Amino acid sequence: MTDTPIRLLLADDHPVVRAGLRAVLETEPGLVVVAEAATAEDAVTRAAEGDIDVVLMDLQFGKGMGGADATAQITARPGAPRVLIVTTYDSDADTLPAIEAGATGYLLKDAPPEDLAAAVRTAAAGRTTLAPTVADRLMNRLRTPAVTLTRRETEVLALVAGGLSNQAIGDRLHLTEGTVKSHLARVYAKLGVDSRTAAVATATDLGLIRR
Amino acid sequence: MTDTPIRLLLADDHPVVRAGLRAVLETEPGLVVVAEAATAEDAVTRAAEGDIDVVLMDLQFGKGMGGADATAQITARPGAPRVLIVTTYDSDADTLPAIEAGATGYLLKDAPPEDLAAAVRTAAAGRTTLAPTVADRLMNRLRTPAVTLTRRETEVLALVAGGLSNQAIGDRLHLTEGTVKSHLARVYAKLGVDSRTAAVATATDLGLIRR
DNA sequence: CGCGGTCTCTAACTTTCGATGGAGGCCGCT
DNA sequence: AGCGGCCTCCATCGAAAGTTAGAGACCGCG
Repeated sequence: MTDTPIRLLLADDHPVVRAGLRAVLETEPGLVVVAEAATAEDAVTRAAEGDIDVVLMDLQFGKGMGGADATAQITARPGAPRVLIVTTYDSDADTLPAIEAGATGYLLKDAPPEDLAAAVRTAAAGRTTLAPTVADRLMNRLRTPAVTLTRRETEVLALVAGGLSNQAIGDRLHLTEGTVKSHLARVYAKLGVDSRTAAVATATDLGLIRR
Repeated sequence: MTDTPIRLLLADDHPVVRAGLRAVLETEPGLVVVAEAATAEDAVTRAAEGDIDVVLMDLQFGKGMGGADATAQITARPGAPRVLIVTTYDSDADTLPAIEAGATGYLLKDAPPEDLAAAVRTAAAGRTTLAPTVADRLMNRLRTPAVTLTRRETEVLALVAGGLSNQAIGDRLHLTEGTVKSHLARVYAKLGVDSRTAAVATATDLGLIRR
């Protein structure tokens, strides 16, 4: 049963992390790192070549596409490799898009090497591994009815967090100030707050917007 | 001159990163990794044993002490090793405390391996290496006179960031609403903004308040 | 001891926000 | 076709926030 090894692609913009993953995974029998990618774009093109079983994907890349978009593009093709997210953060803003994009698993970089290898094998078999904190988060999502903001609401709130006035937001988004207010009023209701600064604070806590 | 190797301690809470640093640095002649630490506390005690030349220190540890505090404790002793910061972020809130704490250098994890090795050698010789973005940041600091907030101003601004109203801040701090407003007015002037949300945004960028 | 900076407070005034209660159009799903 | 989200817009009104222009008290430094 140990005939065909699992072929891996490492996608991370940090050379040190790639070297670490390589060092950790290549000591494992049955795992072979066949390629590395320093950008999300590279990962997409490399994964398309068809000789990869599992992609270990970071979410944050310094420039260009993010890991979530890359994951979506990779998993969109038929016969695509599995994508295992290996990242530093686990906020809602990170995990949910990645899972929606079709990731087969989600690990944190502080995971011990043996967990990593086990997750790779699980992913290769098409099953899911989630870091405990991520699993907790998902359970909470299901338990407490999701506080989800619409695209427009998130967009407006992000600009509020950037310090813009309602009028400035309206100009930026080609809306009237009144429309901006309506969006914000619904955001406040959803978040249970009554001011823009409070909305930014709790939305940041919930990981609904980027810091 | 290649007789005594440079002895290294790797301090990072991610096993993968430690493995990566080890892999990258041990291929370099004259460098030996003699110890690893998964927490800042461990790093401090291990560095005290006296057989270390350079500590590669992360700033973010999952739990407990941070890398900046650990750096301060390590460099405080006589005959202390050099501390080279190797981290992911380069905001003012990270770099400045670390440098104040006595770090000999500051690199980002996306640095290429050869830069890393070079920085270790430079650090061992007691000289400084800074990542370009960090150097830029320091130059800007010197060029634009420091935007420093007084204790009270920071205190008020932090509560604003928490989403409180001026009245609520006044109650919390035993001030009148008017006093809160005058503190904020001075904060706005210093930061060059004209609203509370903008103040929170730029103060967060500048690392003047915690997220 | 005077000077400068910080902290506190005041009062009146303008602008921006937020609440309220609609309303119409578009789109996807059934 | 009908229904439910989502997005857009409107007007009004009271409540915050921000502006301006002061002033007194404390404290450390030279």
